[in-house]
Parts: sequence; structure tokens; C-alpha cells
Amino acid sequence: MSLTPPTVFIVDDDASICRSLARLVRQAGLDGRTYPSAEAFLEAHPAPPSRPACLVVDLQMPGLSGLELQQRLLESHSSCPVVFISGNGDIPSTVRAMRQGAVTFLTKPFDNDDLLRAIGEGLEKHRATLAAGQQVSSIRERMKTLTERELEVMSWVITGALNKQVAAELNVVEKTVKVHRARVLEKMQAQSVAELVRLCALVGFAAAEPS
Amino acid sequence: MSLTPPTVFIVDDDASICRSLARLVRQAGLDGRTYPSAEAFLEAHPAPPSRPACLVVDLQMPGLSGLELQQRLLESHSSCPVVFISGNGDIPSTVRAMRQGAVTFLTKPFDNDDLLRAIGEGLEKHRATLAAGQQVSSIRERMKTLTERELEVMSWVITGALNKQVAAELNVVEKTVKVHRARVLEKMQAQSVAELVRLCALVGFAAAEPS
DNA sequence: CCTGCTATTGGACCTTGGGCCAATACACGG
DNA sequence: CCGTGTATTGGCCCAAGGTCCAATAGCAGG
Repeated sequence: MSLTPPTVFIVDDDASICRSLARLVRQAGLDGRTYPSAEAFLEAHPAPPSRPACLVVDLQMPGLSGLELQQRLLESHSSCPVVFISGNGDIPSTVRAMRQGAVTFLTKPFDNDDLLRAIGEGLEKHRATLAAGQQVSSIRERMKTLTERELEVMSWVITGALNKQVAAELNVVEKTVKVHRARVLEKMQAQSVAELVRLCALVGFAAAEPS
Repeated sequence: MSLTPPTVFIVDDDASICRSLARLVRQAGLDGRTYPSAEAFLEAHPAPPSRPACLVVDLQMPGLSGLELQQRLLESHSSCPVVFISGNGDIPSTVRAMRQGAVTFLTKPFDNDDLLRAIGEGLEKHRATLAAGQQVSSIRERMKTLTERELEVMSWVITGALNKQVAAELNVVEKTVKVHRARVLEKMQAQSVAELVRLCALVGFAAAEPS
């Protein structure tokens, strides 16, 4: 499938740890990259990754802490999973990290296999999230090409309403609805109303309410 | 809405803590019940609760530990959320608890408001889960009333296939498909194919594949 | 043996959906 | 002013869905 291996971003202020972790993930066939601080990582990757990746972050760091980095990622809608490592973490930090969606939280010294397992899990999750996200944005793109009227018609069509009923709702003639309906199916690249319903469900497009 | 308040199950081997927590949740208008051990709780509630509830569990207990109790609940497909409290928990336990879906993990001494907040969050989540679960089981019930043939026809109808195509797939006449299709809509209490598609999506019923 | 359920089919009739071609009105920008 | 895009409507025709009607055959249970 993908010729390039997934990426593992290692963020730790301890250069020797960075080196050793990078060596570990590269031996596992992954693309390991290191950053001495959260700021350095954010600067290098202002946008969420578009290919499978995983972060390995130290909890305590000068400047932005690991938790704050995770927070920033969440705010930028990055779905990149985070694995925490820490020498002297506490339970409240662990809880916050996990509540914010961390894959896991390892305490030093940790087993290398545990870390690789966690990274693998994160990558797998990210792969799934990216795939779902791409499908959603593809649908959203098509939806953008719809005119307001077509959107309106679509919201009625996916309720299963007859053309006649839609026409009554919009105060137009049935024939007009037919035209819009056909254009909606064409633009959304749906072969049937059933498929259209599924597409709308995937992007959370709500059906209209009977007035 | 509900005349009876949500229930909070308190599981702790320390009787005095049980009493004090029970008092706390009752003052918050909730129905607090205490159990001296995980075994006692499981015995009293072998089946998952059908009304909004939340567990407050001590990590360390003689016999089954809090984590093991949580594990049992997961295995019995109980969606009842768990709030952990612990005097001397460690990070691995916290990680495991959170990965198993715990609402949070509080360390003693904890702030009463924090606990009530966590309980409230758990109850809210459980409410949503129960509501979704009831809808799903309602749909499943209706689906059980379908004959094999009707199920087969439904799996084609929700792909958006025409009666003619379904008939070809099943080697029957188009008219027969019409009959099944009508019965499917009736039994599933769906007003339209669009609604049927949504019902099937909710319970994860897959559409048939073109052969 | 009769009854009821299921699967199956047939026909007649009406409603609905969809494709094709054409047309008007309106707003926006070159 | 003209071309483009959007919204709207019309007719014609055919395909498909839905609703009545009635009927046959297999199969399990009383």
C-alpha cells in the first residue's frame, strides 16, 4: 500500500532520550523524527498530519508541557494520537492526558515493547481516523457544490418525502423538485436516494423536520 | 421526566467512607447505595442497570479489586460508568482504568465537588448510552420479526436497488419483491426506504453486495 | 385432516419517479 | 448589452412503486 512508513514524532527535551527512542522506532521500520520541545514540534508541523503518525511526548518539558501540547493538538482538530512518557508523573496528569485521548501513559523506565505496542495502536487508530476523515471531507466537498435550494431539497428528500410533499413545503411545483432532486443526486455522486441518505448520515447532515 | 433520581453505587471496603460518600450523593439529590465489596455489588446487580446510574469504586479492595470489577462490568456489556477513588493508586492502574472507560480517577483526599462533577458526567453519559441502546434494541426487535426472505430483500432495498434488480438477484419475479418490500417497511415501521436505511445504519445492518 | 404461516405468483389500476427537450425570469460580472 | 449561472416551469413518455384483488404450494402444529 503505502511505500513510505508511518511517522513517529518524538518530543523530549532530553536529547539522549530522543536519540534512543528514534533508534528504537527506526528499528521497528518506522520513520522517527525528534523535537527538543513542544514549540519546536508545533512550528515544524502547524497543520495536522495527513498521513498515519503518532506522537511520543514527554510530560515534563521546559516551555509548553506535554499536556499543553496535547491540548493544542486537540484545538487544531488534529487526530494524531499521543503516547505519553514520564519520569515522575502523577495521577491527575495521567487522568487529564487519558481524558484528552492519549493512547497510554508510560512511566520511565518503560519496556521498549510496551512503547512500540502503544505506538502501533496509535498508528492504527490514526489510520482509521484519517480514512474516515477523508471520506467525510470528500462528501463535504460535493455538498459545497450544491446551491441553497438544492440543499433544501436534499434535506427533504433524505426524509423519504415524496416530490409532491417537498413541493408543498417549498411552495413550488412538483416538477421543479424533480429537477433539483436529480441535480442533487448527480452532484453528490449518489446512485440512489438510499445512498444519498448514507452520505448525509456520514457527515451528520440532518434531515428536515415536517412543518 | 424521571420521578426517581439516578442511582450511585458506592463500592468501598471502608464502611466509614461508604457512609460519608452516601451522605454526599444523597445531599446532591441522588439515590446512593453502598456495597462493602465488588462481590457484594455483583451479587446484588447481576444484570446491567436499565436506568441511569454510576459507580464509585475504590481501587484497592480485598477480593475483587476495583479494576477487576470494572473488567467484569465490561464483559457483561454494562455501560454503567465508573468513577475510581484511591488512596494510593499508581499510574499503571490509572491508565488501565481510563483505558477501560473510567470517567475519572480521583486520589484521596479529593474534593467533594470534583467527585460530584465526575458522577454527574458519568450519569449524563450513561443516560445517552441507555437511550441509544434502547433505540437499537427496539430496531433489533422489529428485525427479528422479519423472515429470512424479507431480510434478504431488505439488504438489497437499502442499497437503493430497483425491484427488478432484487428480483434478478433472488431469482424471483419482480412482483414478489414488491410484496416482501412492502412487508419489510410495515414490520420495520418505516414510512419510507430512506427511513429504513437509517434504521439499518443504526443497528449496523450491512447492505448486500452486488454479485 | 384442517389451520395458519410463509413464499410465491398473477393482474389491474393508479401514483410516483426520472429522462429528455425546451423555455422564462433574474441577478451578476465582463 | 451580453453571457453565465440559478431558479423556476412546462410537456411527453416510460419505468418503477404501491395498492387493491385473488390464488397456489409447502410445511408445521393442533
